[in-house]
Amino acid sequence: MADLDVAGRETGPESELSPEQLDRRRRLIDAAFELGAEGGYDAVQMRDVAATANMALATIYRNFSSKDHLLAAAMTEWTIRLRDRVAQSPPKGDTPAEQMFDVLNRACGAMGRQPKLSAALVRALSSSDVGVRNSGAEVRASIASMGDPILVDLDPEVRADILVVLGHVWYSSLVSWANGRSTFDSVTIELERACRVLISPYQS
Amino acid sequence: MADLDVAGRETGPESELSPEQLDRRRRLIDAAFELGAEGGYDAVQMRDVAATANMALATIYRNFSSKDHLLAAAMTEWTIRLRDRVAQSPPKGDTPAEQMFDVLNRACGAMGRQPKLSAALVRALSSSDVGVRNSGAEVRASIASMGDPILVDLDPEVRADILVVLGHVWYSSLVSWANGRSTFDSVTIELERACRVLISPYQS
DNA sequence: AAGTTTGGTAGAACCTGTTCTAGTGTGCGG
DNA sequence: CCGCACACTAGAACAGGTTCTACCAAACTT
Repeated sequence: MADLDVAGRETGPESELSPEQLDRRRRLIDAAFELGAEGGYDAVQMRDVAATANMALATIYRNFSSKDHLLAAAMTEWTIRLRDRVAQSPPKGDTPAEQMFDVLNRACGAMGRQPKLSAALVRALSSSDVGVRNSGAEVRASIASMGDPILVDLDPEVRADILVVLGHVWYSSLVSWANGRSTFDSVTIELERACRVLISPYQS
Repeated sequence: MADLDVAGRETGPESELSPEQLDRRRRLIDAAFELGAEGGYDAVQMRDVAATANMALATIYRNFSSKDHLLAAAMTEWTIRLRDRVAQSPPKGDTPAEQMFDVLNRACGAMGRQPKLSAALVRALSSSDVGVRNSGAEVRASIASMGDPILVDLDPEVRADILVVLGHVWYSSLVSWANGRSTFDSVTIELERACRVLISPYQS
C-alpha cells in the first residue's frame, strides 16, 4: 500500500477497501449529496457532513484529502449516472452538431434540476486539491464518451480535437454558472454555440 | 453613492475615488503582485498583504470584497498591460489560425515567465466572490480584443462565436494549469488545437 | 468652533477547513 | 493469551479569510 495515500486511494484497486470502508465512503458521499442539494457548496460543512454520516470529523480525512475531494468524488458518481442515463435514448437532431448539442444539453439539464448541488460539485472540480485531479479527468472522459459516437464519420484526429474543445467549453461555462457569473440558460447557449461553430463546417 | 458597494466601486466612476484611495489601491495591488510572485496563491495572505502595503487589515476590505477580488483586480491590470504589449508587434504566421495562436501564445508566454503569480491570479478568477465578476469579464474582453483584428475577414457572427469559444478554451486550460492539473506546455497545446480546429475550416 | 461624516487603525474575535492528541476497540501473528 | 497494528472517535487546537469593536483624525457642515 506504499503507493496509495489518502488521495490515491480513490484510484487504487477497489479490493484495498474493506466493506466497512466502502460503507463509510458511501455514507460520506450521500451526506455530501444531501447537504449540497439543500444549501449548495457553503452548506457542505465538514462538521455537518461528519454528523450526517454519523462518523468523526477526522475519519472523513482518512477517506478524502479535502472537502473538495469529497465533492469531486460525488461529482464523478453523478456524472457516471448521468452518462448512463443519457446513453439510453438516442440523440435528437438531424445534424451531428444538433445531436451533440442535444446530448450535452440533456446532461446539463439534469444539473439544472439540482442547481445547488450541481453548482457545489462543479465548484469543487476547480479546486487545486490533489485528490480532485482524477475526478476531474474522469468527468471529462465521461463527457467525451457521450459525444464520441456522434462524430464517427469525422477524421479521428479532428473528432478528438472537437471533443476536447467541447470539454473546455462545457467546463468553462459550467464554472461560470456555478460561481454565479451567468445564468443556467447561458450554459445552454454556450454549448449550442460551440457545437455549431465547431462541428458544422466539418459536415461533409 | 447608493448604488456602489465595495464590489461595485471597482466599476464605478473613477472620480469617486480620492487620490489617497487610489494610492491605497495601488499599494494593495502591488503587494498582491509581490507576494504572489514569490509564493503563489497561498502566500498572498491578507495579514501579509496588509503589512506589505502598510495598512490595516480591515482597510483592505474597504477596497476589495475578498482576497480573490484583490487578486482578480491585479489580474485585470496584468491582462491590460499584456494586451497592450501584444498589440505592439504584429502576429506571426501565414494563416489566421496561426496568427491567432501566436497572439494567444505570446500572452500566455508572459504568464509562463511568472508562473506563481499567474497561477495565483488565475485561481482567483474562478472564485465565486461577487467582486470577481467584473474582473473576469474584463479579462475575457481583453482576450477577445487581441484576437478580433485577426479575423476581420470572417462573418461577424462566426467571428464572435470563435472568439467566445477561444475564451473558454483559454480559461479552461489556464485553470487546469493553475490548479496543478497540467503543465504549462499543455496550455499551449490546447490553444494551438483550438485555433486549428476552430479557424482553419473557415478560411476562404 | 462644535458636530458629523468618512475612512483609517490596532487588535480581538469569529468561522470553517484541516490537523493533532489521546484514548478505544478489534483483529491477528506469535 | 500477549502485544501490536490499524481504523475509528471525541474533542481540542491551529490556520487563514473575514468581521467586529473601539477609537482616532481629517474634512466638511452649519
